[in-house]
Amino acid sequence: MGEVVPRAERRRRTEGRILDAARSLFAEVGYERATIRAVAGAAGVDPALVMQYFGSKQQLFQQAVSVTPVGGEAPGADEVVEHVLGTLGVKMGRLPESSLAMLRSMLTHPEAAASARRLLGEQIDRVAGSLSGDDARLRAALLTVVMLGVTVGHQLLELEELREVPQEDLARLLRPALRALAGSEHS
Amino acid sequence: MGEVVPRAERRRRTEGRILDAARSLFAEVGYERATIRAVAGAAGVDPALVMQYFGSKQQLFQQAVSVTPVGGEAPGADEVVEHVLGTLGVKMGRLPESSLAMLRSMLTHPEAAASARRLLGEQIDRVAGSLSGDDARLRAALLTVVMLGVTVGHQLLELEELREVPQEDLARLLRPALRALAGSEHS
DNA sequence: TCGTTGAGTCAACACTTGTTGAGCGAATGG
DNA sequence: CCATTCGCTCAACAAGTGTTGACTCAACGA
Repeated sequence: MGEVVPRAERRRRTEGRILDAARSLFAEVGYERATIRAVAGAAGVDPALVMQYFGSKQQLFQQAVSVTPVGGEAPGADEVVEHVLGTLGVKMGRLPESSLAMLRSMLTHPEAAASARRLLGEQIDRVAGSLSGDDARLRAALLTVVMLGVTVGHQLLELEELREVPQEDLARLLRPALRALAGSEHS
Repeated sequence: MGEVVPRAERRRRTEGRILDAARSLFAEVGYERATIRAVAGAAGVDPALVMQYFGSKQQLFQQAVSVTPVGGEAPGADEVVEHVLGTLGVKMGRLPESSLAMLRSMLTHPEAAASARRLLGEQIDRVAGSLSGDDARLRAALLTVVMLGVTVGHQLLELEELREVPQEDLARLLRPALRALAGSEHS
């Protein structure tokens, strides 16, 4: 009855468990407070094995947060708002844990900050490509950080005013504001 | 020529230097990476003295971030947007370092998170008081986290797209969006 | 069957952290 | 002038960190 699992498969599984535990912990408490021992414990494994598989805590973190450049192609000029709403998990209930892990540490861990800047930069580029006017890039940046703020308040800080609010309500209230930022009319 | 400084004054000065150094370091690298030794070093003082004056790192942090409930009175119904723009340092070039210290650690340090939630909660209350409709509180929360996002992107992450942008430009582009959030028309 | 590989553990290292208690020396006050 | 207070430093502790090397033992290949 003991499952006979080949070695390669077995290795891949434990490596996956470690990575999952790491993502989860990084997302929950951030880089500094997520200790290798805690990750190993959550994965049911010896701390030394984590090192043997990933080399260092830093590399473990990189592997844990490395995924999905998030957004897809550049959206059409009139879908920008919907695209922006889609990013950063306001539409879906929850952001993938790897993204949460990165966002959680972006203010205190240099490497995470670099990743965040790169990710947000790409997002800004995408959005800017769908806007017109010479303020395009600046407006794209504002659209992005606005959504960042909503995400931070909602998923990281878990402000009670935003919890248990159906995502459609958030989207409905945000849409006009985002449209105002995307439009090129000046006051 | 050696300045003769009375003991009480002398104590107050070094205590101030420590507090300044602490604020600065907390704001720059966050709670975890700001070590007591580094604070003491920056203040030109022995680490033990920091403990003797403030009791613990935790209490030092609290003292360092404790100030100004930020916003003033509840704004009039039509000044809400300007009030929101004023908070979180989009109008002024830079937020006070005590606020930066708190914001820097709010995602990774439990106590800072609590402070941030409390501060943002008060801000939300103030704004909600100036809005009408039953979504008032939710819209106030969104207004607040939107500004939080701008502040994080601008002052903490220091996104290049937002740096060196005159504050009036930010305000000008944000105004219509904030107005859309403050207004009660639904789509 | 037997030597080899490699997954996984154990115990320890080197270092940094927050924190403490004894002590020095100058300002204080009578 | 002397005893005392008190700002301040020194040296050390205890705990926790990332990281390492030697070791165990089951799976593997010939």
